[in-house]
Amino acid sequence: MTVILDEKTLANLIKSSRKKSGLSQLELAELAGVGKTLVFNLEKGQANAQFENLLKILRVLNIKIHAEAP
Amino acid sequence: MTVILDEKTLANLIKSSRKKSGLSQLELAELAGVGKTLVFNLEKGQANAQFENLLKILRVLNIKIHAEAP
DNA sequence: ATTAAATTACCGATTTAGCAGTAATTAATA
DNA sequence: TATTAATTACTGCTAAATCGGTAATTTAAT
Repeated sequence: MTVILDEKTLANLIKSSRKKSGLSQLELAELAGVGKTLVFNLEKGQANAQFENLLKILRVLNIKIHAEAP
Repeated sequence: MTVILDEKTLANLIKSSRKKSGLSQLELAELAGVGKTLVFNLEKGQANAQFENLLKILRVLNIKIHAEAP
């Protein structure tokens, strides 16, 4: 599944991927090496996460990010 | 051109796209609504930018981000 | 060689993300 | 229903991103 990324779809993507992995928010946070607050806020769509922290989480979920330049 | 995004390639992508657009770092910053320091640090690969600020910049450069979940 | 523009660098100040701790609420399961 | 796990929420604190200003350096153009 590939989606164009913005703040809104990011939340849904993380949440659904985490569920599929059978992880709780707390487990995901620990695996990614970030705080639970960040995972929670991200899934709520209320986080302006730092790029590196975002990548840490996406890495655990095996989500890859592509950039498409014109 | 599509690349898998990490901290390293992001810098190069922004820089080359900006040059193609004929923009200076300052102009890009102003168009994106961020500070010049951020653009500079991003292109240097020394920025852990906030996701929204990153999107602001990529939007100006017409770079689209895709997420690929397994 | 001069001039101008762009890039790089550093600074102090402000804003904001991030964290752990805790507690309340909701969901799930026995 | 009772119990446990998971999620949501709030708080105070710390660390880091971000900003504008300024200045030095590099690059480009005349």
